[in-house]
Amino acid sequence: MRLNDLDERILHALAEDARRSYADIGALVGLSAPAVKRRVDRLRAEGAITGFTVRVDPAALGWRTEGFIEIYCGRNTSPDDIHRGLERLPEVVAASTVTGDADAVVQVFAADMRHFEEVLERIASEPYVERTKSVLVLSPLLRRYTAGAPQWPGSRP
Amino acid sequence: MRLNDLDERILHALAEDARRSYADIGALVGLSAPAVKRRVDRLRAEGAITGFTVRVDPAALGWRTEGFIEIYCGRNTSPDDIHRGLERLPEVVAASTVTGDADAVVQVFAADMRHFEEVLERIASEPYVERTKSVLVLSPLLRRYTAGAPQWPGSRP
DNA sequence: TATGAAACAACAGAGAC
DNA sequence: GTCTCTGTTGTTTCATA
Repeated sequence: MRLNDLDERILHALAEDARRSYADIGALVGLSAPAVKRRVDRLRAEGAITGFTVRVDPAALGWRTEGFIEIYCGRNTSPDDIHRGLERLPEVVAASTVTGDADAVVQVFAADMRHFEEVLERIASEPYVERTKSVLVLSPLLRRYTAGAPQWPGSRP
Repeated sequence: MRLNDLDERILHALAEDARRSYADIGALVGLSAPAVKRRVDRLRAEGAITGFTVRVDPAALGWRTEGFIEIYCGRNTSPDDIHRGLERLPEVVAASTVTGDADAVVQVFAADMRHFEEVLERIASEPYVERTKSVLVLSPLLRRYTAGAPQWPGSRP
């Protein structure tokens, strides 16, 4: 995939506000509306853009407790096992296998401490989980493109 | 803020695809298009919806290395100090102060290992940073609403 | 191959009910 | 909440460098 500066600027504009009209974006980057649309279509077809979504404030919706749970698994646990166990929990918003002591890191939102503990217990009770270690988020310092926005740095490497 | 089931279903529909028309969403949830629009407007006014954005595949854009960097700070380091230092780094997509041994956890995307190391060095050289500890993401298991999507569980607590 | 201009269809927005 | 109208926008077609 080769992106040029125009593609990058279009991505920036969409990241800030995906409801901008093609004409608006065109005015920003110096193209006509159809030209912008064609590039956006190409970015989607190539997989760079995977969709359009809404930015939500978790706190405003009642998710006031956030944390990361590291999970340590037994031998012969596959990433698929972990995935299957976690995808049933709606409070889990992200999970990755990682290097280091823990096998995976799980990002969790909960209504409050009591709820967080409940989620922690559900994760800990998964058969492949040997133990967990969790840290709570005190204050979210920075979320590129606001809370829960595209997890990408916004420019090309 | 009080959300009812209709609001929640509208949020779900928008999270999946923010470009759905109000009429489409209305057909999904059993409302007319203007009724959906009014609810979306209210959700924006109340702060539950903070905006609309594009979902991006970091790997497709060349960000193939992801990791978490825990930073340990000196005494009398304020969250603002950390924020100021990190916001200048485009590779940092999220950061939070946390409980536990580390003072903050930083999520970073980089082009490759070499680039990741560079970012790590830049963070480690901040005056308030005493030491860091980083883990690399092996495979992203789960991203609710795909990579880089809203970091919220998708239903109400 | 990428673009701009024009034409059409679909939609958002605002009002009355 | 719905229905209706109007201006705007998305989308396609076509011509062009």
